[in-house]
Amino acid sequence: MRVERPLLVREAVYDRLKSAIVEGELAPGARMLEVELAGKLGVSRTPVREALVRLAQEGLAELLPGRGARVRVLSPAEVSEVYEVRAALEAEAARLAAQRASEGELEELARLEAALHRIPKTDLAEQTRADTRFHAALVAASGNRELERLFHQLDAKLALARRYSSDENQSPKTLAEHRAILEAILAGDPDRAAAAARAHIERFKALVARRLKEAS
Amino acid sequence: MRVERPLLVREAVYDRLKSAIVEGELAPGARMLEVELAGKLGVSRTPVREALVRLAQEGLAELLPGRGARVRVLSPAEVSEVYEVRAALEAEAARLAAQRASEGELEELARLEAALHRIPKTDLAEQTRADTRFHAALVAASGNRELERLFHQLDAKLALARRYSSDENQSPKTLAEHRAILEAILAGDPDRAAAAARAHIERFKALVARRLKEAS
DNA sequence: GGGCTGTATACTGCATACAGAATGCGCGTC
DNA sequence: GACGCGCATTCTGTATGCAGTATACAGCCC
Repeated sequence: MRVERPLLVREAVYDRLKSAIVEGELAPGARMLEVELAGKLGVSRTPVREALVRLAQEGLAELLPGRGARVRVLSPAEVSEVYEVRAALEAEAARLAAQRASEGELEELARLEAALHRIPKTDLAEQTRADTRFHAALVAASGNRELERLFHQLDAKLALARRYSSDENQSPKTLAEHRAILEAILAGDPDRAAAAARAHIERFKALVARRLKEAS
Repeated sequence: MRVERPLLVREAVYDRLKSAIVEGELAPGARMLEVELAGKLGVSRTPVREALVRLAQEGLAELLPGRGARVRVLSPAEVSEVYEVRAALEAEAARLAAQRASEGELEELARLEAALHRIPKTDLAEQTRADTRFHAALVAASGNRELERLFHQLDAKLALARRYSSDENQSPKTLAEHRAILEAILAGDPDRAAAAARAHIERFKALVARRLKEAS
């Protein structure tokens, strides 16, 4: 028999703020006033501060000493660096998945890949969600929790630049690359899986870098 | 003209606690009582709590809801996972360093590698410090700050298991591997540099895994 | 003696208080 | 009209207060 444990307020605040940042509800650069957030969420400043400290440690917020917190602003160079690390991590995840993924994980991955083809070309938000699910499943299939943790950290950070990539999630090239990654993993070919994953992310890196350059 | 800004208390507390954990002054599993730490450091509980939140987010501390904080205990499986990710990251760092490191960075790396050979076989602490400096310089030479950040995060975590690896930092094999990494980078050979770095870390992974197994 | 129960104590989680720094604005000066 | 200065206001950073839960221990029952 179990009773519902009241979640910690600081956890709830953290979750809420993190999703607000990742979903773009709070734009990069936006100030996050402690009293304001505390008021909106119906809590005191204490748990808000603790959530902000976590977000800063994670790289989603910036704490300017004496001058408050704001949503992290990533420079184009920083975005490229994050993509670069993500490429290496995801290549490793694909390599490990090709070596060790369980039957269930492989089925799930195949299912999610197939789902990518059935999303309306117009529904950008759903495309992003489906893409996220596929990549998350890929990394989970690596069986390495630390790798998974770092991946999600990078993924959240890249959400800060998502508007430069979201329309590419459904392109024929992207779909073909997803399939290539999946097939290499199903075939149990670690090197090919790693190369395919790396190439996929590197292409996004270049794409987003180009768009950020144009935007400036 | 610059004046000394008083550091934030929470930063000082964070630095102090982090080094206490990394240096082994606070052993894995040790309880960290807020009032006790606050008393020792001469501050209130507030900055201590904020430091603990950061350490937990970083994976160096565990916050048990309602039951306080303790120094993170890594299971043998977790240690292996961290090594596995570190191998991938450091391989990537070596690859990038071989491609892009500046003259100054290469000189520094060569200098630190040479220094590894001149440390008394008995001074384990200095061996560990010199090894840390070499690897840090390698990762810095990648030119990727995000990669560097994640590397240091993993390195701090592995400090929790350092006693299983520190005596290997000076072995002939280790020295030969360091030299192989350096030479590949100096030769501008990304693939060879990556492979050498990966092999080096993977060997430590296996070594530490074996010792953890024996210890249990 | 072992185990349960009640109570005292310790510690956390959140709220609030307070001091000091940063920001913005109006006024005066040139 | 532009600039600088000073004050009011806002907000952060740290300390402290308070309620509630976890832990430990003593006493009691069997």
